[in-house]
Amino acid sequence: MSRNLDTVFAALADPTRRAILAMLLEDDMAVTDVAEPFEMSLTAISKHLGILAAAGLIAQEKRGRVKWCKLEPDALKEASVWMQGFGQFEPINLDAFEAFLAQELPAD
Amino acid sequence: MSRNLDTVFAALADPTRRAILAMLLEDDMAVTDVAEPFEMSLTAISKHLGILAAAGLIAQEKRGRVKWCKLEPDALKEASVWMQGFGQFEPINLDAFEAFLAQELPAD
DNA sequence: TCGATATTCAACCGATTGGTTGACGATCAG
DNA sequence: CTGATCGTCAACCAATCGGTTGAATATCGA
Repeated sequence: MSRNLDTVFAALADPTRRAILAMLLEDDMAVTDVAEPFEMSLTAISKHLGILAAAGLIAQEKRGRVKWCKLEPDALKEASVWMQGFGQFEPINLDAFEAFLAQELPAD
Repeated sequence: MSRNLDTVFAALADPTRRAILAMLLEDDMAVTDVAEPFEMSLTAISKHLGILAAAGLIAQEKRGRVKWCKLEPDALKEASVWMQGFGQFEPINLDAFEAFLAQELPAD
């Protein structure tokens, strides 16, 4: 369980992976479509998706030759609970979150 | 700023560093005292503290020959806001947090 | 059946990580 | 001054990470 915190935080530590999560927040996507905005090989994105899946942050379901990726937000809950203990954070600020999303989306 | 999320999440990905944060939650400590419960060299702990400080998660102040470490919970706020966007998490569950702390504290 | 598309596998690469040891510079106590 | 304590520095090590390329597998469309 605390081993899982390792993998969740490590997965979140990479900006490409956070950008992928932000993309999946809007819609489920196939691997190829996830890879499209990045200047990086499909193999690299496939590995990133594998890391996110291993951390439980996304689920991957293969239908035909297409593997669909969808967000699995429950894995973040554990990490979020852990973090909340370190301060009385203000109530969720969705504007700030939107600003982060805008920053995080890969430059085109 | 998004560079900072990299370092914050990377810092949190290591169980030793999370245990250190949990210890500092209870009290400010000197480097040697932080290192005491771990089966690891003082140098290694000093490096971990440097990583936590670089991520802004702790502050270090040298008084005499003793370097005091204290929690700097503001750095977590940014990461926490980012995470909150990925789900409607339940209100802060302090019992669950206490359980995590118990798990995370280094075995004696 | 054949060719295109979707995805992974295997091997490799340089950079980073988490740890060690030994020597070193400060600072405090007597 | 001397010796012990606090902490970092420098060099090294094996393992992991983030990326590449080329080949392989599987499925779809015509």
